Amino acid sequence: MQKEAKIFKALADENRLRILTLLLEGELCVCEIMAALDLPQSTVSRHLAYLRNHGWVKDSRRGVWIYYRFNAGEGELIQALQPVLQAQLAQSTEHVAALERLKRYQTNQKPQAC
Amino acid sequence: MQKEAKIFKALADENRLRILTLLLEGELCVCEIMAALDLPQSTVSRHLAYLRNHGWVKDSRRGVWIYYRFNAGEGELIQALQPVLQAQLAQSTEHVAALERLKRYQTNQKPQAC
DNA sequence: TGACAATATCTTCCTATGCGGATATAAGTT
DNA sequence: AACTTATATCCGCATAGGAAGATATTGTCA
Repeated sequence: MQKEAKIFKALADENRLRILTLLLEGELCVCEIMAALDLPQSTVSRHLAYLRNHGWVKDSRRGVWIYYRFNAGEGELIQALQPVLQAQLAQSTEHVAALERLKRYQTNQKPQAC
Repeated sequence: MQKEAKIFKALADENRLRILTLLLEGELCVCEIMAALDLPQSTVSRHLAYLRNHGWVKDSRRGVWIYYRFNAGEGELIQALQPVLQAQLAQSTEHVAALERLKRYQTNQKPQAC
């Protein structure tokens, strides 16, 4: 069960849970996540690498920006956990506040910025 | 999401996952878990304490023996995760082997032993 | 090419936690 | 009360991993 333990370990950190909950809504680039969660860049990047290495997210580069999205296709356990995360985390005050900050950030940026 | 992260953290260890998967089948005492998983007593006891402190299991003493069982009643997140664990872990070779060792242990013991 | 912006990685420090042997506690038995 | 069994907790050690500033990398544009 080593493999499964590692998948759960990815959820065993508050910041990673917050990031994942955001990505359940759709694709975001690193700087959007930074803004939404008010976290330093190195922290966000490290956690994203962790989530990627454990199968939770996928990234794709588009110019300077690297977009991350939930990796719904791969891994039975991850697939099974997705609706649980959706149901248990997406309603939290914390997540709503993050969405609010994200929205504000997106509207304050020039169109071509991330 | 601190609370949720802690609940997941309880699943982020292979030995705890193995213990929980066993307890999904029913109530067991510490020495049965030791036998089923071939783990030293201090390790089993420590992990059980961890699981109890994070809401995953409940214990009840019956004479010298302390029985542990899955805590299905408490906590929305735990309730939501239970079927996932059941589906994803209870079929593993590892768990089947543990059940086998448990059964052998139970039949080799005198009736009143745990 | 040089400058800048977005992101990744490195470095240092610090805390959490796993392990297993040893010891403590608690209940049962004689 | 002494002894045994079941379980919990302590201890010392080793390692994983989190934080955040500093630096490296990569792509864009002038």
